[in-house]
Amino acid sequence: MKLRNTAQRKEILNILKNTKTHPTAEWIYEEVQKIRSDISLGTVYRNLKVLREQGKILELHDGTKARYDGTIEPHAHFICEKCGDITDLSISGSLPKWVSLENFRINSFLILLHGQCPECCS
Amino acid sequence: MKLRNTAQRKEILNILKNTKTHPTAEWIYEEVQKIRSDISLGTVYRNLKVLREQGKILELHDGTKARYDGTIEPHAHFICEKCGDITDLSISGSLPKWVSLENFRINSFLILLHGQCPECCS
DNA sequence: GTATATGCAAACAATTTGCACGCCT
DNA sequence: AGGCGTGCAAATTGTTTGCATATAC
Repeated sequence: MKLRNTAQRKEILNILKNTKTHPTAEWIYEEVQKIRSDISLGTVYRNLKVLREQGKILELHDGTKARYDGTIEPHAHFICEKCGDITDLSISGSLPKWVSLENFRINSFLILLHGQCPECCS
Repeated sequence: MKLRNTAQRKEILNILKNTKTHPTAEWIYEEVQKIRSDISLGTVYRNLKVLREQGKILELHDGTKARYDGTIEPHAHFICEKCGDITDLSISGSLPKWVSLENFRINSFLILLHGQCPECCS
């Protein structure tokens, strides 16, 4: 299976690489539409799946809908329970060492923190 | 809003506290049915929501369907990409210190590791 | 030229909700 | 008695898929 590099796929990746938000498929769809008004939502979903399988993006599940992340360097996510914003947090050190991991092979990890962000803490 | 302690609610919590698996709503529904054959799936969902809001259980999202966890002590989850099993992993130390967290108020956190479990590593 | 990708709409799966009745407290 | 909880089924939401056509390579 040889993958192609279509305009739609390039645009979706481009959008994800150029935002710090963690958008939903729907939001990405609307963004691509601004440039290619004929794109379909199905195509967005199909490409997000391909890009995820290629390891070029991450998929976060928290609540009902999936969110996508163009940053693949190891980091954690802070999800504000009040405003819903997702903030990237850097991780000190490389891979987590605080878990007992004998015989497990880790391929990827996902860290989600819930609480209130600085803006909503007041 | 004064919450009641119905047989259905008690049974759902009881089931979650007595399994180490991380069941789906559907599985819990089938379990409760063995005792109360008249329970409805909607009631299971409604009670899972209440129990989560009370902080008595955790909800994990990974992929399409939600999974529930009766263990609320801080721990991480290992999700095997091959067999799908979820294993609890103990965390050394209390709250993670490897994230930069100035001005964020953490209420809860979720750590999901993906890879292959010992059985599937062979 | 040919296999992958697309648009569209219908299908699907998980979860939520409206309603009338039931049952704790 | 009053209000939270329930069963049931329909509605909603997010995502996937089938099919005919388009397009990258």
